[in-house]
Amino acid sequence: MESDLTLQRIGKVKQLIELGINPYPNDFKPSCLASELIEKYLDTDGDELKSLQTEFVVAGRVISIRDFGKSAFFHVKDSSAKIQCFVQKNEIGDEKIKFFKKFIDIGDFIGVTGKLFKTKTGELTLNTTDFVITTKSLRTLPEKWHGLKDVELRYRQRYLDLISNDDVKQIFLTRSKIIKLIRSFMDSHDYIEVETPILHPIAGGAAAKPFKTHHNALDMELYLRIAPELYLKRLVVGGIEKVYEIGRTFRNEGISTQHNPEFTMIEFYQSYSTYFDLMDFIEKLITYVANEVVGKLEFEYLDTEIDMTLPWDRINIFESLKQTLTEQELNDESALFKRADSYGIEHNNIRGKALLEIFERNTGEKLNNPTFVYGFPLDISPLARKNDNDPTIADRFELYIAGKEIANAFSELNDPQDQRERFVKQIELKSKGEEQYHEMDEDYVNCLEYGMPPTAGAGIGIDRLVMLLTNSPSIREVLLFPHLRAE
RNA sequence: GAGCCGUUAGCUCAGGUGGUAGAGCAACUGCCUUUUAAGCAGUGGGUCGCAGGUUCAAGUCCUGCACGGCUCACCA
Repeated sequence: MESDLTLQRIGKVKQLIELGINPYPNDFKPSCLASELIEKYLDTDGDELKSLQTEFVVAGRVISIRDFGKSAFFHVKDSSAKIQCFVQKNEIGDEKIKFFKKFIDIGDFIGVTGKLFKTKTGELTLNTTDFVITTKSLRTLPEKWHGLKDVELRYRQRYLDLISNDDVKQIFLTRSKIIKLIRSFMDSHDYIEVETPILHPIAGGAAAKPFKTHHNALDMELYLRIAPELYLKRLVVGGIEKVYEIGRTFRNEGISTQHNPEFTMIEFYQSYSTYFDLMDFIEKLITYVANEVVGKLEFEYLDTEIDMTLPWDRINIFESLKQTLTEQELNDESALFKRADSYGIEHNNIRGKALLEIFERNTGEKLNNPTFVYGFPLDISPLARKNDNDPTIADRFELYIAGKEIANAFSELNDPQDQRERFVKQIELKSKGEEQYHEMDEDYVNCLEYGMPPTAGAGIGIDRLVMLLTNSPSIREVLLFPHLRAE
């Protein structure tokens, strides 16, 4: 569907071609970025600029025009910044100024050659000596003052969002920076970065519903991975004792401000470490990233003050539950389930599930400052090592910040016989109708039988970390193309 | 999956109790050589998300559907 505005511009393209001007040339080269000019000359005074006499060539998109008949001001925006340009008849001649007024629209990409000067109001400006259309635009940009506000349009046409909302672009630059910082932190701690399969024959490593797909040539059901965990631990068995992967993971579950069907996480594994070692490591990693990105460890997220100053709190789930639950509820399952029912919690008669959910509601979602929560029930931690002192507990923790789960980590279960039993228990859950269970992975058990050195591993939700560090209320604000229904 | 709210010009938004749709920006035609949400004068632009219904008459009231947002539930 083409609006009148688009038809007008298609007409201009036609006229340009008739004039022998290519509206889409491919050979234009700017000499500098707008930001370079601003950095170098912003503080240079007008007289000095006049004597400079250097011609600069910038290239970018015209984002505003103020037309004065025999002259005009316009702003050109490139990847780095925007700079004001000035065209006047006296400088470029009658024909060119008429051409400018007739053919240059807001939204067009142009290349501008000119000399720098300062306007009356002191703005650094390029006095155009020549210009060329580098890409003719056919559609009008969103409104210059209010920008693009419609949330649906912002997500579906993210390119327009990026053009008109600088703060949106900033979020994605920060996201990129965060991932770079994490990578360099891992690399500097001698971790090896790897890429493991995304197409899995068994969707393992987490309890989540997978996306199914099909390989035609092999006539084989495959799943998009719900976690890289089991492959990474195979690599630990293979002798890569410090390993990490940053990548996309897919879960076929609900969509919300905290959940997208595909999301990015880092998982890492380190031999000869315990889950307590990983608390120290994650504290260092996240405060390093926060310091680099936010510049400080105390900042606001939405309406709450977050204090990341070390050391972070560490609380034991059972110690905490003692304040909520009675002695009987903690020890007797039927009493516990009764209590969970009163909260309306779905627990499927799984003790750990009921306990964790009660903890989550009473304590977890109120943890604003970074807090390590440990002492997880064993029955909901089938890949984590059994605690040496209490066989109902796993050596596992989660990190909560701003009430959200940011990381999940544990000392890895490396006893193959125990692992097999845990998988069997998970399958029993499945047969009881529980939707969240881990699939049996014979090959993984087989792998453990060769021996995995004592190891601890963790996963960190990068999208949520980015939300936190960019003060974003929704995961969609930190994903370039969040999942939406087809139009 | 449930509840609440929203969808009007390319964009941002107005449109009491029903009476054939408005503004600003953008666009077009003029004027204007230091503006910056430039200014002045004029012009064009709409299947009011879609489909039904009530009514003499629906952007407005009712029903269904689509899409989006928020909250809740499940999850990270």
